[in-house]
Amino acid sequence: MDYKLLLKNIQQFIELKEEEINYFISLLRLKKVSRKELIQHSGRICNNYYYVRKGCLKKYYINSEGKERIFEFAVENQWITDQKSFWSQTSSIFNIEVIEDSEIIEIQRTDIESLFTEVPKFERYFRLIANDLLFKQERRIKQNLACSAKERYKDFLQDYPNIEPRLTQRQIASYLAVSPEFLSSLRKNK
Amino acid sequence: MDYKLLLKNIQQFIELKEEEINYFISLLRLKKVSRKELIQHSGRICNNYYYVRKGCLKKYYINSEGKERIFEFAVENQWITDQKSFWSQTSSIFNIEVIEDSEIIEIQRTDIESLFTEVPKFERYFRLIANDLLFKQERRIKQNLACSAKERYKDFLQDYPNIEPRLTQRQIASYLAVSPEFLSSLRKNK
DNA sequence: TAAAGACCTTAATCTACATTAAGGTTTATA
DNA sequence: TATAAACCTTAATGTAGATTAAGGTCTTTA
Repeated sequence: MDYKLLLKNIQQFIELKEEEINYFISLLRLKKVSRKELIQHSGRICNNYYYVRKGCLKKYYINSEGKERIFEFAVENQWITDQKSFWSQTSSIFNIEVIEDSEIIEIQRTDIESLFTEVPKFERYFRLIANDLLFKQERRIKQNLACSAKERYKDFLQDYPNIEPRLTQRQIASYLAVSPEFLSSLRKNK
Repeated sequence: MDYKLLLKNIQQFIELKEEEINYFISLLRLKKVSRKELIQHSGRICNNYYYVRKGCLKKYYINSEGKERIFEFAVENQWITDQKSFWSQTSSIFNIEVIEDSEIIEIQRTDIESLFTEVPKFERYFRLIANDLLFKQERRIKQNLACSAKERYKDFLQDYPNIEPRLTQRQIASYLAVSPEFLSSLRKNK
């Protein structure tokens, strides 16, 4: 069953009836995407909320010096989108790119609005996952303000358990906003 | 009318009937608080969501070197709380302190749950303000990763228009995570 | 209204991290 | 399977911003 893990995730937060589940599933699209594919382009409106069923994605932007900065990763059982672009329908500053061949489930902005009208409980679910993201971001801002690169690296390992071997060092450095050379020396001294 | 501005804010997002308004107001408490008062102590659960009717607050924590780091300010017509502590009822890492004598409106965690049950539209309102905060934080993380202190200072001035004369330089430096000495030199060179 | 405390400024010195460069390894593709 | 392309490592040098210190101003409160 393609949507099993996602439904389990949702049902931790809200209770759903058979027909509500079916309606919800009718709005979803399962896609296979390959490494290096861009599923969201900066400059365009982000019209989809993506759930990762299998694989690994990165959301990043290009800073004023032309360098890639990774904002976040998404792995199995996580949602990802450009929140601002998606909800306020403005053009996005982020790219979302596939790191490993992946299977993603997408739901469109327009369908999410219908979903909220038809099954208002989903409004609660999306409030709760927005809250969850808020907590993570609150933590990340706090770390950026207070911690050295070494501590941020340790926190990254906690925040994304087991993701390290799936990423290159450059990607981790880009997430931490340090140079790959400096990350290399950090890792060496334990 | 004490709650006029707040109700106007809410009614930009959801439509309310007379009795819904009255029920909502019955859950609120208006408080006058004075400069230097701590309305939320780190280590305790944050049981209130605060709306600033008049005045100015700061939310901060103490880092591992014992230094204060300001996470955010709140001025007129803004909400503030420790999101994680409030929603997940865990102990807070933040203090919220009054910067100027202020008038705040508070709503308790337990009452917000009843509100969602009685008037589900409020679930939507709180999803929308959580989203709004997400956008701001997304922007802040991006700035912390990509920008120099000088650029972050400019962004701060945009993000909090007209707040500058209400704050000391130390407070702004603490928000930007730079030393007051360095902020002083930044300001001198335009 | 005087004294203490908090704040701001400037300048010298220090440090975490960036940049550049060069050589070695792994991964992708003709 | 050879060659390019991407990646990692180490080391030298450069820089944004921290720290320390000293003197000046504004604010609070006894």
